[in-house]
Amino acid sequence: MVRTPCCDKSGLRKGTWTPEEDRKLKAYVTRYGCWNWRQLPKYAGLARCGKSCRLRWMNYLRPNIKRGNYTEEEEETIIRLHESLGNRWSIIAAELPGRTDNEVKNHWHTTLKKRFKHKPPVTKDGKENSQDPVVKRGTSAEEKETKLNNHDPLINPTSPPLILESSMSSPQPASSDQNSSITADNTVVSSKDSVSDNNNYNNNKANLFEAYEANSGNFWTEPFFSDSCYMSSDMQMDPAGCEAEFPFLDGEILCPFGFDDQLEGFNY
DNA sequence: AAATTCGTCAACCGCCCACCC
DNA sequence: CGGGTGGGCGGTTGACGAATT
Repeated sequence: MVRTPCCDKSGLRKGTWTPEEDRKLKAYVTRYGCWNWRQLPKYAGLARCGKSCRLRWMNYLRPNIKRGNYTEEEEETIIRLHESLGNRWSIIAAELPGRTDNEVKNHWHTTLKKRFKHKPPVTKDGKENSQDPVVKRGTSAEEKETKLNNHDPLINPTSPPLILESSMSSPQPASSDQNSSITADNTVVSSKDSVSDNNNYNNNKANLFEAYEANSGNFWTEPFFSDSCYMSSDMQMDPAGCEAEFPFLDGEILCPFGFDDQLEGFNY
C-alpha cells in the first residue's frame, strides 16, 4: 500500500515551535478540539504538518503536562516497567500521570539507561537480564490485547469529562521547566491511582495488563468518550469561558464546520 | 577566551494498526 | 474485500546549552 506523505513538504514549517504557533494551536484545539489533525493546521492558520501539531499538543501544550523533575518513584516506575515491557513508552508513560511517552523515552535514554547499565536488572530467578527487552510491536496476541486496552489515562472514560479551569487558566510556556501540579486534574489522577499510587505494585507483566483492563472497564460501553480524543476531558469548555481564556481569538482561526455561531452546545 | 566535546530534549520520520468507504 | 486515510507509536536526529580542554 502506498502511503501519501503525512504532509505536503512544500511550504510547511519544520523545527522548533514559536510561541506564536503554540498560541494558535492551543487556541484552536481549545476551542474546536482535535477533530482532524491533518486538516487542523489549515484551519488553525498554521503552516505545519498535522502530525507535528498533534505531537506539539500531546507533548507540550496539553493541560497538566509535567516537565522535568522526575521523582525517585517515577524513575523506579520507569525502570521497573521498562524491565517488564521493553520500549513500550506509551504504556510506561500512562503509568506516570502528566508524563508523555516522548519525555519518558528521552529521560530513559539520557539518564536512566546509564544507571540501568551499572545495575543490571535481575530477574526473579536470579538471572541477569542484560539485554534490552525490546518487544516488537504487534507481534503477539497479548500485544494486540494490550494495544486494544491501552488508552491514555487522559481519555479514560472512567473519569468524567471535567472542565479543567485550573489548568487552562494558567497556560505554561512551551519550553518551561515547570513541574506543574496535576492534582487538580481528576482526569489524570483518578484513573491512575488504582495502579500507580502503589508502592507494592506488582512487577508481573500480566498483572499490568490486567490493571489496564480494569481501568478500561467501560471503555467499550462508552464509545463516545473513547473516540473523542482528548477533547472529552480536556477540551469541554464553555465557549464563553474559552473566549475569556483566549481573548486573542480574533478570527485568525477558522471554524472547521462553517457554523461557528452554532458551536454552542456542541460536544467535542 | 576560544574551541571542542558532551548531554539533553524537542521534533521529525517511517511504520503499523484501525477504521471507513 | 481491498485500498485509502488518520492516529499512534517508537526510533532517531539535530539543535542548543553546559561542561571541559
